[in-house]
Amino acid sequence: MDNRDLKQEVTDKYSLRGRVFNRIREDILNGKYKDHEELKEVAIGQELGVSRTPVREAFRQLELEGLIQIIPNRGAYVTGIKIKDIKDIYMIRSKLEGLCARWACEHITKEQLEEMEEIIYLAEFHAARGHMDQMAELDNRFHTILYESCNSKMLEHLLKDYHQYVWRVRQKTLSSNRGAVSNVEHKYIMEAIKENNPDKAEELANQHMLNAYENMIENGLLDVINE
Amino acid sequence: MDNRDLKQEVTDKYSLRGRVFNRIREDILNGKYKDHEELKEVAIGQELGVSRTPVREAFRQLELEGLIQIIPNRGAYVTGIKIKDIKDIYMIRSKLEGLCARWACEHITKEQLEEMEEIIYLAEFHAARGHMDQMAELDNRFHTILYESCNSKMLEHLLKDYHQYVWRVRQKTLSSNRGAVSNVEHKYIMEAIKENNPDKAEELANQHMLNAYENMIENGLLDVINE
DNA sequence: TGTCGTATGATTGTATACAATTATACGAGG
DNA sequence: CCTCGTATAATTGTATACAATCATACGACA
Repeated sequence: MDNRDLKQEVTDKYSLRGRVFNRIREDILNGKYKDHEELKEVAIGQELGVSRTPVREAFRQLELEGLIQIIPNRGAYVTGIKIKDIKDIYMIRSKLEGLCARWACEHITKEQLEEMEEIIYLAEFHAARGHMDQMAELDNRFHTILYESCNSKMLEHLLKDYHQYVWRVRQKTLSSNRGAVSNVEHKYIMEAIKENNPDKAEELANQHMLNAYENMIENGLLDVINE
Repeated sequence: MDNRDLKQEVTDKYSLRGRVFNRIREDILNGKYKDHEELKEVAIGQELGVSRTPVREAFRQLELEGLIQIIPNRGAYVTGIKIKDIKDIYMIRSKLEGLCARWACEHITKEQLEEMEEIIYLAEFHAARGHMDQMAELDNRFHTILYESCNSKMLEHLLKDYHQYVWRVRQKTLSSNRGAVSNVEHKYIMEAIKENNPDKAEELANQHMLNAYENMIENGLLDVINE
């Protein structure tokens, strides 16, 4: 049992607590709950048909995820995504994806490389036809493989967390014409890893994030986020 | 109420849940619970004189902190600190402390700078006399101020998390003769920030972490950690 | 003797009851 | 009219009861 992380995933789809957690998380990220809105245990519980216990446990986890803030004896309040946070995350990711790509040079497997190539190849196809949903999905898979190939559960999980966190924003981003450009950048990163060039891979992954952020700003990230 | 983070601190010292959380966290970090040891809700509850409910909520948070792993319907198992994790964290911190120092150049306040200078000055005093406890405390304060001066709640909290996480190891590290050297590095970082030189500040903070890690290895980190 | 199924106990998952705390409304006093 | 204190309601914190699940032991059967 060596699979462990600084922050453990809540993938428990079958327990009530896990379902409540995922549901509320989705609702917050999708904007169903507004910023600073109060979440009441009984109300949520009734809505989902469960008692307060699993709701409370889900709340405790959402608090650590930063999606809500719990004030003792007062209540749980939604913490919306702030533009500043998105910016910070992209800058942080820029450094960390670079590190990840660097480590991937040493540790990536043949299978992972092949899957990357397949993803990039497929993405070229879908990019040409404007299949946005597929592009988003492929972007997801590329980064996931990259994270898994760095041989660091720590870094892998951290990056997956951030990736998730900005998911809603990212979807909007990729609906611009950046999809194709982004895929080319993926290709260059993959090639740098393939030829075992850590400096180049790090630099490219670094820049990839900065470009993604720049593009987001240009395309009016402000429409999606409130503040 | 703009104080919010990706991962919220559990500072609730007065609720039972908070106390249980902090207690178990301490016990794990201090090695009271061995790696892979099973934590039983009733046993912990009885030991601390509380019922299962707060224990369970604390467990859920500890899981997200990565200190335990919860297998549904089975139990909670301690996840000890791995040497590989420490290494990864230091490499990640290297990049992020660099970013933090860079941002601090723009955002640090006069008060924070003055406090930094005071800390460094004090540390010189204690370093000369081998006051290890004070050195650890001052190191703590320096980094905390650095984190707070970067104007990013996201980055601040992330770094504080990691700082906490490797705290036990760090204490051992500073008991070597590195305390004085480390303080000189702090001084250079502070000066780079003061003269508003982001590139230099980033590079120095970067290297500061790498040095700290190197020193840890040389001084036999292996004695403290199991694996 | 070994394997499988079942029974039993232990442990976690969930629901509910009760206690503690906080917010709100309302009225007394100035 | 404003302020303060108290009563009441709403909400969270905790404890406990019950249900579901899992681990273990033991015995039937091949």
